[in-house]
Amino acid sequence: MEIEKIDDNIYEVPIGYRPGMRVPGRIFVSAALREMVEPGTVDQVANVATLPGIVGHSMAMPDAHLGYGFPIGGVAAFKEQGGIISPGGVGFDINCGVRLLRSDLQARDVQPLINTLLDALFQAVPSGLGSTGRLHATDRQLTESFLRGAEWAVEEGYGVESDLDFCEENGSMPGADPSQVGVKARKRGRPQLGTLGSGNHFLEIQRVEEIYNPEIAKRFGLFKGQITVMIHCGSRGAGHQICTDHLDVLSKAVRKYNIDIPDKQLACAPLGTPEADHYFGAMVCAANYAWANRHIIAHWTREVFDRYFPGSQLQLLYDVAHNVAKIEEHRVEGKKERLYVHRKGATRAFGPSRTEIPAAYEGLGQPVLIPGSMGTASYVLCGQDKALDLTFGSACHGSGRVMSRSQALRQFTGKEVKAALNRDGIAVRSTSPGMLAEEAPQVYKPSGDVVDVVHNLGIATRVARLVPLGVSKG
DNA sequence: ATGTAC
Repeated sequence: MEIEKIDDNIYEVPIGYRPGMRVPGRIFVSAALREMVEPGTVDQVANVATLPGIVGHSMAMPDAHLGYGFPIGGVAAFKEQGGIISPGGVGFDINCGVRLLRSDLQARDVQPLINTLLDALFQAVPSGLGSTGRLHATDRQLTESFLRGAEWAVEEGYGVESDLDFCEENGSMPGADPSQVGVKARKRGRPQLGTLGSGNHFLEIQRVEEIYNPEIAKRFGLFKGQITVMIHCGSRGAGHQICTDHLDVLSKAVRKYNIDIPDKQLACAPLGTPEADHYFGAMVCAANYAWANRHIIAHWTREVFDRYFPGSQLQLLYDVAHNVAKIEEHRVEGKKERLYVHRKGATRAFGPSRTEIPAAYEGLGQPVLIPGSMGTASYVLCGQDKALDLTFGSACHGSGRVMSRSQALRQFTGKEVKAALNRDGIAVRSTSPGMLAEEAPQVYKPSGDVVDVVHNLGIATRVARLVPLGVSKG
């Protein structure tokens, strides 16, 4: 059975596409991007549609690609009564997310110092595979980060109280249960608090290249030629281990509660069971850890900027989570209901009618931060109420890979990737040349095309485009 | 994404 175009940028996976689908699937792509969605990703959208208690549609954002069980770029919401929770719908890097700091500096004043600045940031913020921090958190501090996330980080002197207003969930999600975090996850997570990690995670110095919506840009504090800093990272080994450990528990729960799943990777538990509660409690720990992590990294970034540009300001514009399950109220068939919304490689994009958006952005909607791949533009958008009707208030999270890591390694070398970026005027620091090859700009879809879909659907409005000047990676 | 293997 074929998927069907039902509107511009909307394709439907009909209920008959595979047995057991409870709702149709929806893939939000342009005709051009449709060609880039592999058949396996469509199958995953259909698989998710078979899970108990799913409401609306099993959805894939324009940057969707194959993931563990659920597609990356997947959004699925489940009823509190009769629904499930699944680690595959959240991802291994729990609360991987993006934070944007806006400065009061002009690019022309920063450009001459870019290499010095980047060296200092590379040193101040530990990065790389298995990197450990400057922080040396104690066991007790680790628990506090699980329980209170960025709120705890502020108490420890990282960032300021007002930063919390500009984080999703104020940087601290309720419901953490540290007793459900195993010894191994704690052991991996403790030394990694305050580290960037590897892969597509980065810290980037950017310039505001274009303003699309002057009114919203002004309210977000953005202007052309401005320096911004974007931080993309998550919960490191802690979140990964929590996901691994609970997948094991939930695979057994699938048998225990007799859930019929078309793919073992969709391991899940019915909401209200101990297994579901335990995963949720542990997932919140990792989510809070990630907010603390980004808070600490932002603090060190501010220290470096203060060293080279004394008195300069780096204000937090916003911090979004793009790998998390959340309890949210949504209108389902005209009635308000509490749902477990899974966003995996998908960003929340709440519009002005939601109370969750920061008071400073009242009447606008939340900032939606879409990082580009290394060397390509990132975007700031503003969530719209239409997203509530179409996607439970969700948008894409990035550009999405078009080539595997191994394929990239066969095709590029780190040295040539770095040289090409330098030719484009982008400075790069990295702990591993191989990683630069795996993250070459060519292995990702063009982020602008993905953003166009979201903008044209009315899910989120384009506000500004940011281009990289210098990037620090694992 | 990730101590890329229990």
